[in-house]
Amino acid sequence: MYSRRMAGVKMSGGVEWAVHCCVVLSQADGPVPAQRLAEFHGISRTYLAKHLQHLSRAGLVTSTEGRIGGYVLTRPAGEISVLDVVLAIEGREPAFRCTEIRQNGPLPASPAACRRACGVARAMHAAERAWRDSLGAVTIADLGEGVLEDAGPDTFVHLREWLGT
Amino acid sequence: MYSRRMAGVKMSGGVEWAVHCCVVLSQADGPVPAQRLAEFHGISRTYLAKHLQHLSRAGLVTSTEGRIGGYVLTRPAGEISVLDVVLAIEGREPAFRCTEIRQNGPLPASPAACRRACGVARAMHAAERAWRDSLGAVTIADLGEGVLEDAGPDTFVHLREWLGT
DNA sequence: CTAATCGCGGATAACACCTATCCGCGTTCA
DNA sequence: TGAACGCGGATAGGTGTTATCCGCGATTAG
Repeated sequence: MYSRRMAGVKMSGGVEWAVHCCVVLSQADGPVPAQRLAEFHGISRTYLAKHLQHLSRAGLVTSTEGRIGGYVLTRPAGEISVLDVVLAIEGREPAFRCTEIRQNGPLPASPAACRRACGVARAMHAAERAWRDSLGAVTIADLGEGVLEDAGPDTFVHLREWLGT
Repeated sequence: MYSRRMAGVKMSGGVEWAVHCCVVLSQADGPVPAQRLAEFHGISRTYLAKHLQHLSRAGLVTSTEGRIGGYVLTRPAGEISVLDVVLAIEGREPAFRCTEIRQNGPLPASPAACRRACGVARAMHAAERAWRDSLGAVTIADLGEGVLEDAGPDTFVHLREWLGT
């Protein structure tokens, strides 16, 4: 079940789930349990719970335990970027890690030459910075507005009704 | 041996090897065999060979078989971007793949609303575009110049001497 | 008080991909 | 002919992703 074979190669599929959940949370009136979020998106409840725990540990959401518990955003949706969510799920480590192979072999780079990072690493890190800047410029609130544009102004009204069920 | 635990999480470690190899090839006078490239960088010969085959299939290098065979860049180093190498090794598929979970659950998005790509997907793809643009702006020739700045003007002279050995 | 609901963390397992090696094949050249 | 070389397939260990289940503690409705 739920064998969707999400991203496959590189980005964890849980990122997509987490971002969509944040959009839902931004439109909810109270705490929304993982059960409800999973049901709404038609995805695995147990696995989504793992990702929500990551969001909790990253400080993006607070969880209330007990009978009517669930998740609530800790900040206004306009102050939570897509990058925040991605980093919470995927981790904060850069995708590219330089192994300094320039220091290997018969003609290793001198320590003096290694004062600056390797040119390859500089290019990779600059690209990642551009990627992060782009994701950091989009907020959960922006995504919510996009949904309204695409699906109509009543969309979140219906969502709130269903959440209240 | 060679248990370097390269990138770890996301980007294939072979990318780093491949880019460095392209820089070396850009400074070589003739075909350079995989054996030589691996020895120069202090990395696994058999595994590097696999990555070089990817570069060959992507059209970035041509391989000459036989006794004095090896690899040669197909284009001037100024016309080969780091992005070209990354795509050749990692594949051309985007890191983020939208699974359209907005069409799931009790309140699925209407077909009309799905004429545009999902807002989450749009943000992710825009970020990847920024990443690719950044990598596409750096060429192998740029990296070669960077090496000269860091390691001195004689670096590639020594490299060519060693390759001629 | 009890039971149901809920988040949390650990254990577990299937699966895919990355890393790495080895082999046989065909090619080229001394 | 033999040595060096690229190519493709087979193989295998390691790691990360995906997914599920369990017990625990917390909270609240009845």
